[in-house]
Amino acid sequence: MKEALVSDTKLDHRPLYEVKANLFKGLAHPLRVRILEVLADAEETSVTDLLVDSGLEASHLSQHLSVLRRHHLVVSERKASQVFYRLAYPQIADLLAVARVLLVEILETTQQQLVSTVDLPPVGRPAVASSTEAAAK
Amino acid sequence: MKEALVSDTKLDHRPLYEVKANLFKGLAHPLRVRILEVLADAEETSVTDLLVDSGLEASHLSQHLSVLRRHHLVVSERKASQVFYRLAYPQIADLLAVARVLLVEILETTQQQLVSTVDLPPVGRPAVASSTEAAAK
DNA sequence: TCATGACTTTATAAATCCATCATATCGCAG
DNA sequence: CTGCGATATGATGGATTTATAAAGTCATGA
Repeated sequence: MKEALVSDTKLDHRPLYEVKANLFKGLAHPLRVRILEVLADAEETSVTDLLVDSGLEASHLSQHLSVLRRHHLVVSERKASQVFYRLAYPQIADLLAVARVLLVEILETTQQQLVSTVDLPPVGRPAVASSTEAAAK
Repeated sequence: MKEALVSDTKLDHRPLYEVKANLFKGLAHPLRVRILEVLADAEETSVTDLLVDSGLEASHLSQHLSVLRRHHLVVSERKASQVFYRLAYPQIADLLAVARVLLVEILETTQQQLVSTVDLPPVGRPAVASSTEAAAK
């Protein structure tokens, strides 16, 4: 069973699907995804560069970086008065890439469905139906 | 730029990293990961089977399935009085697999770090320091 | 030591998610 | 049509996350 992997680990008895969900929680914010993508494109990135990219206030960015650290997704290194971040594991970039592939598929499919709906002849109030559809996602 | 992909899409102008984060939100609950994993192992699965596997009350499971449907992660099909679910895209299984690889790496590394800490000679109150370390994750 | 730039932590209100229960809907058989 | 099994939806309070600003810490140069 999948839990067996984690059960054998000395200090953490949570099922793997629970640990996975926790990982996804760490990824479940736009800015944190953005940060990871920027980090995936460079060896390491200074907080200053991340601040410029994100347009955030320093404390706001730091809060998100803290979440990423806590989830073991990034590691930081201080060099004098500057701090640099990098991805903790190369597999994180893999995960983001696979997610992208999936999303491309989802977006293509759902857009096709929207187009199909739009091509249908009017039934009642098509304008309302179409805005309901858009609101669903 | 990455946003260009989504910007060209007719109805959805959100940056891709935002759409990705939304995808991860759909995945950010243990039971929803579990459900997807069960679905990944079969062609299709009845709600009844999912109820047995999860041990949930019907309405609780249904709420989670609703989230998965809304995120386009599963599709449902009613056959008489029973409803069957399956993964909406095969790439979802890929995503879960990559996440697993990443987690294995993370868990191995963090466990090694814990072991290294335990091997250190006592400094002050090792018992307290060790429980602080465990609480950190 | 002090001032300052760089970055982190603390604190807190608002927003969102989760757990749970009540109710509604769908399909089938009698 | 009614009853019932199967499943979905609505509602709501508690828990967690997010957004934001204030305060704190670290490193450096004068």
